[in-house]
Amino acid sequence: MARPKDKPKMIQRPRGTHDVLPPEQPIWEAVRKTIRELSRFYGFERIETPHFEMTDLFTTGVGEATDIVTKQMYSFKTRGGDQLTLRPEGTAPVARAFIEHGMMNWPQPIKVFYDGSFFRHENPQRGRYREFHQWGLEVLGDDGAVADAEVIHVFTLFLREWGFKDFIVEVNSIGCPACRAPFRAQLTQYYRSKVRGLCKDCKERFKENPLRLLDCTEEKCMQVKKGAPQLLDKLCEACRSHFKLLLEFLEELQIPYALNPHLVRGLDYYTRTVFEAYVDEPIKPSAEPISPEAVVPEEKSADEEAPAPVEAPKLEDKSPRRLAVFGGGRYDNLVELVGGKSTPACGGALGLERFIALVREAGRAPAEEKPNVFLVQLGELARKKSFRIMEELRAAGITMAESLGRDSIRSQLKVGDRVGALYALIIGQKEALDEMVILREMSSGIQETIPRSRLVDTLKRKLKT
RNA sequence: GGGCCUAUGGUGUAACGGCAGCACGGCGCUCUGUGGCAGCGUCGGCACGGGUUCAACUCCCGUUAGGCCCCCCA
Repeated sequence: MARPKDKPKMIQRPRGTHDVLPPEQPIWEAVRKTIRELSRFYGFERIETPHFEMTDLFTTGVGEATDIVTKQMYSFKTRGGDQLTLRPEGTAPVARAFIEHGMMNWPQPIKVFYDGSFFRHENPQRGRYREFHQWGLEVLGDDGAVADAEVIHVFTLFLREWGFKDFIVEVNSIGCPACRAPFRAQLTQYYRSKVRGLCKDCKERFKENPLRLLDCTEEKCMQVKKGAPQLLDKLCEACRSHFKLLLEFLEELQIPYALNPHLVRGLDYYTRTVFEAYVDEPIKPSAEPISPEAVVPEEKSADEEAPAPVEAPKLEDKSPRRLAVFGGGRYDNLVELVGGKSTPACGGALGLERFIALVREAGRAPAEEKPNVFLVQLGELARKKSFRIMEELRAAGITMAESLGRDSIRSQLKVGDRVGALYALIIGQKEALDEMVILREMSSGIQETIPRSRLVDTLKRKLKT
């Protein structure tokens, strides 16, 4: 990049990453607090795994042919020759930890949550980053549908906790290997004669991963898809009853869900249950949630808005903006796949950037916290006494701010006003000598001089009201 | 990987083929014992390269960066 010789080149953050600046911290902290409390209440304990793993974990765990593995991983070779990868998702690492630490011998099931960074080399866009954060829940060692239901339940509780009512959880069952093999054959058979009419990606899918054919949204592929056999109809008895039970749980929990027989998801390790949830955004576009029946998009009659030639997208575009806010499923084969004893498991993850964007759009971001007190000091003696007073306030749980570096009372009060302090605590030379302090209510300007010994009590009383 | 859009002080913006102005912000002063208001001063900018032109921040091309969309997903 060419730059004037005299200016050093500006170094920007890498594409697809973002800084969380101080003003944004309150919402992140509040969200993480909910995550922690909700997870723990429902019996999920925190687990932390490394930000990078052996590359093989993901290629065999997530799947050789998946988008994540084929084009989105940050992989590198270390000086020692290890092939490592920045974790693109959290489930395989958890499975690895489960095996490595013999957690199959702990009381089952193992319920863990995590909350951290993940990395995928994609083209960034709204709600999509190369380094992003997820809150994940995993249940290992439980094959019951109730586990699937609980995971979904906790995520939806989280949405509700933050005031979101209009969301929909799309669910599907993609069966187990036992019922999938025959289905795959049927599907391949059905598609064999129609491959030529499919989109480029689907031609690839036909060879690599036929199930994903059902995922395509290309117009021409949708047409072909209409007549395709449905896995849902071909499930084995065990898978069928598992799915039925899950739906019953969802009903019971009053979770708004929709059966989406085309939901497949891009990761190989899923078995049986898969789900993805969407939140309706405040500015509601014309997008409709996919219902079980709606396979073909309605054609708009041409005369409806014919004239105006391409009015160009408006500021607030009308694009569907369908971004999953959380998703997941059951992965009964993953643990075995990455070298452990066969262990049924399920889990999911919620995208924090996406969620926080929703919170912001809905205007529910918590405000920055205002300090109770702003300490103003005049003169060296008062300045020296300030630290001790600050400690007294801290011990009493009274929040405060200061600007010790400033000298004039007016500039300090100005800052105090700026940060929104309720009270100013003023200590000048005179007060410092007399062991007194001035307490000034910022909103009214009313102030009183009180003995320093009574400061904390007085403040406590005032702050209560 | 493909497509569309954008680029002016730290932030948000304005204008014009010839002077880059405003608001917020930072610092200071008016005012070394009283904030919110005000006034003054000060800091600070046309992303980069090339072309057209007497003259380019402005028009054109390219580069770079960013945003958005498709794909896919959190």
